[in-house]
This record gives sequence, C-alpha cells and structure tokens, in this order.
Amino acid sequence: MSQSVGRALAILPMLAEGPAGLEQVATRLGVHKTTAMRLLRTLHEHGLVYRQDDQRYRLGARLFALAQAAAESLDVREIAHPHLVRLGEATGHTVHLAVYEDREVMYIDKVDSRYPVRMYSRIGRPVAITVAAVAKLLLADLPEPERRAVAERLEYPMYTPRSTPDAQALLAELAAVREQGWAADFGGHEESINCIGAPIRGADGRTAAACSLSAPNVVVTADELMTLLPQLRRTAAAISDDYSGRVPA
Amino acid sequence: MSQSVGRALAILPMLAEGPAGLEQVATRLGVHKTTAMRLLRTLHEHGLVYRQDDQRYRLGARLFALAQAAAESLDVREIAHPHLVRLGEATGHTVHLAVYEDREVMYIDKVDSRYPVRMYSRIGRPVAITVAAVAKLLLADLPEPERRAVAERLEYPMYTPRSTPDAQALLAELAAVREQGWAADFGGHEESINCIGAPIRGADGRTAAACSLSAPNVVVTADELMTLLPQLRRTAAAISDDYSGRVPA
DNA sequence: AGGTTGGTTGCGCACCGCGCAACGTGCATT
DNA sequence: AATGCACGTTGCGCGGTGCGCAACCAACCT
Repeated sequence: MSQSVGRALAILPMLAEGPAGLEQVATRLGVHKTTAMRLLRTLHEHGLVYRQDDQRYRLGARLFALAQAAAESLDVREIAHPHLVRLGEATGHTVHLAVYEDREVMYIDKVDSRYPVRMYSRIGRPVAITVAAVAKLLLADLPEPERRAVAERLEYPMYTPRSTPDAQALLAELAAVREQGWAADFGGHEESINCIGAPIRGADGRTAAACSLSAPNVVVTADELMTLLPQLRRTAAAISDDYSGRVPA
Repeated sequence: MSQSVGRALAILPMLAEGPAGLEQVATRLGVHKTTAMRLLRTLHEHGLVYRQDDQRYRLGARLFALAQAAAESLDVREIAHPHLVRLGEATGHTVHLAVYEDREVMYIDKVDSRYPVRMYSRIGRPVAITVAAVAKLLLADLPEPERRAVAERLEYPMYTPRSTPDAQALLAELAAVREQGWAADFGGHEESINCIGAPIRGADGRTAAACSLSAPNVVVTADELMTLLPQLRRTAAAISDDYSGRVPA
C-alpha cells in the first residue's frame, strides 16, 4: 500500500537468508542502489538491520526485543509455559506450542526433549502446515470459508509418502480432527518422527492454540506415544482452564 | 532518512508496549489517521503487525521468524550454546550470553538456573548496560573513542547503592575489567543478585561476546560464586577457541 | 596503471504519500 | 427506537519526498 515502506519491509526477509551488500539488495528489490541505501539507512536507524564490518547488512538485534515483546503480548504463551515444562519433564519428549495467525501456523514455544536426539524445529519457524498435528488442530477450528480458502491456496509438498497430498485430503483430515478433539502426525513430515497434538481453547470455546508431543521412532513407537495421549490432553485442558479463566483483552 | 519508512518503523516499538487502535497510533505518531492506516496496512501485509479481533493492532508473528533468523546469523550463539548448557548443568546457576551492537548490549542466549528462583531477564531484553558484568566486558574492549562516546551518552540509573554512578566511574571500571580479563557485578543491578562474567574472543583477539554466571545471595554468596570463576573462564576460553577456529564470515 | 566492483553524494523531476473532508458502522446513551 | 458519538474507511487533489540519474570515491585485481 505504501511503496517505500513495502520495499523496506521486503528487505527484512531477504536479509533473513543471510547478510547481503547494498548492490545485492538493490538488484533483488529491483530498485536503484541509491534507493536501497536510503531504505537500509532508515532500517539501520531503527536498529532492525545492522551493518557489519565488511559493510554488508544483516538483521539487527532490535528484532530480538520486538519479538520478545510480541511473545509477551501473547498471553497464551505465558500461561501455557509452566504446563508445557511439566509435560516435558514428565514424558521426556519434545513439546511444542503453536498459534494460527493470518494463514500461517507458528511455533511460539518449545520444550526440548531430554533425549540427545533433538528435532530441527525452532520457535519462529513456520510450521509444516499441511501435516503437523498442531497445524491440523488450528486449521480444523477455522470458520468454514476461511478453512476452505486456506486449504485450497496451500502447497502440498510430499515430505514423505505419508504427507497429506492435497486440499481434499487435508479437509477430510480436519473434519476427523475436529470430531475426535486431537490430532496426530505419524511420519508425515519426517519419516521417523511421530507427533500427537491437542487443542487449547479460550473462553469462547474456539481453539486459541495447540500443543503437541513429538518423538522419533528410535525412542518410542507410535503406539507407545499414543499411550501419552491422555496425559497430553489433560495438559491441554489444564491450560485451557487457566487461559479461559483470565479476563480477555 | 526516509519519512514514511521511519514512521512505519516507529510504530513497532509503540506496539511493543501493548496493542493499540488506529487513532491512538495516529496521535502518538503525530500524523493523520489515514496516514497511520496506510502504514499499518503495509506492516500488516508483511506480517509484522497483526490485527486482532477488536481491530486493534499488535506485533505480528512474523517477527518471531525474523528474530530467529537474526539469531541464526549470529554464529557465536550456535557455537557457544552447548558450552553454556554444560556450564549451566555443572553449576546450576543462570548463564547468559550477550553481544554488543550499535551502542546496545543485548542478551542473545540464556540457560536457566536449576533453582526455583528465576531471574527476570530475557533474551531480547536490553541489558542494564552500566552495571551488568557482560556489558562491562563488551564495552571494555571497544576502541577508545567509541567507548568514551558511549559512556558519556549513557544514563546512570542507581538501581542500588552499588550501581555505577557516572561515566567516570564506568570508564575506570572498564579499565580494570580490561586489565583483569573478567568482570563482576555484586548487587549493582539488583541488591541480592551477584554475577561474574568472562569475554569470548574472536580470531582477531577482539571481544566478540561475553558470557556470565548469575546467582542470588540466597543460593550462594559472592565469595562462593567467585570460586566458580576459573570454571567460567575455562568455558569462555573454550568457546573462544571454537569460535576463532571457524572461518570468519 | 588501468579496469572493475561496490558504496556514497548532489540534484531535479514526478510520483507517491500526505491530510482533508465526507462517508460508514457499531456502540452507548436518552 | 432514535440520536449522538467515536472510530475506522474511502476518494481525491496538492506538494513534499522519495526516486533514479550521473558523477565521484575507494578498494581490490589483473
């Protein structure tokens, strides 16, 4: 909507892929290097980008502060955290917390597995939205039109043979998830990793967030993981209670 | 440098303090609401702000992804992390990692204490720059003119009677720190919390980061904490070795 | 030395972003 | 139920501002 602002903001994801010099930024943006420089300067003044010694730009430390503030304003996270830690300690597996926002599902918290095998997932990483258990839970509760719109606009990468192949399959899966009140992903994202998830509901009954328990096959089988489902659901329910007890913003 | 971009970016720290409506943003920015709206829309399109149900804006989830990417591009962090975890497990106390960037010192990693008493510090929070051990270490190694410039431009809040009172005191302290190769903060930030820190040096010998060990008086006295100094310094040295062994970006 | 690549500065044109005014819309108040 | 109010939204014409050009530097390579 606003040209220069749009261009400036487009620089950020560019730099997220790695540091870049002025010329590089300019060509990738499709603007004159003078223009790119003015934008970068402004970003720099606000601490969003940093100029390293070799004169290349990378993302700045101020982003930490902003992300931190963003996290704090999501009060689900604050409330859920101790519950997740407890679940992590009790089971020893990796625990995730995710929310849906603007057609994307994002991890907003994580408790690492006690086992040496650590999964490659990170707070802030966009979730594999077509397969992850938390994604299914969050999508399942969207109002029908948005759910369809999102499902049809998605890409369906076949991470493994068990990945959700297309919109139709996803929508069917979502219906099942909505029905049963929990979700699973058995090797749909990475062949050897299984995952189960449960919804966290706000005072209005809508799914405000979702949490999950993940473990690789080498540690526990899918069946063994499923025995933890009641415990996971109890945790999710406890968080829901805590969360819906609060006065809504 | 670029008006509209500057205005747009000024919105972010505003929203960091809490959600705000259009009118509120406009007045605080000192612009017409229609202008504020265009800026917010652009920010929204790029995922940096999110519009919640009550039409107020707050920081968006995309910030997580950017902050995450920013963290990854700081390879000190990747390298240091396992060392810090080990130190945390060995001592049981809180471990911090911080870097200096553009007149600010930021925490970029943290390992929580095993004890129930948890400190209020957060990755992304700006550090109490005049007193924290890590801050002194990082400032101590700046080139003389920048060090002076920073010291003189700072504010010197007296968190406690032991806080560094002014620029002169800070500069003297920095000289001592540079001399002895480590730093301490005994109750200068919070009365009952002590902290010791050590520098992490890059291949060029410059201080690239600093790590610290903090604990409240109720757990260990300052003297007891000091007995851990050699261990802390060994950790810092190990990280330095790892770090300077790498090919510099 | 000369060439090349990449960053910086000055400047005039026009485009883009600005604020105004008018219009919706939902909530509160009577 | 009607009226008022507060706040968000849309259309539009003017002018400032952000644009790209061109020329200048500096560093590095050959």
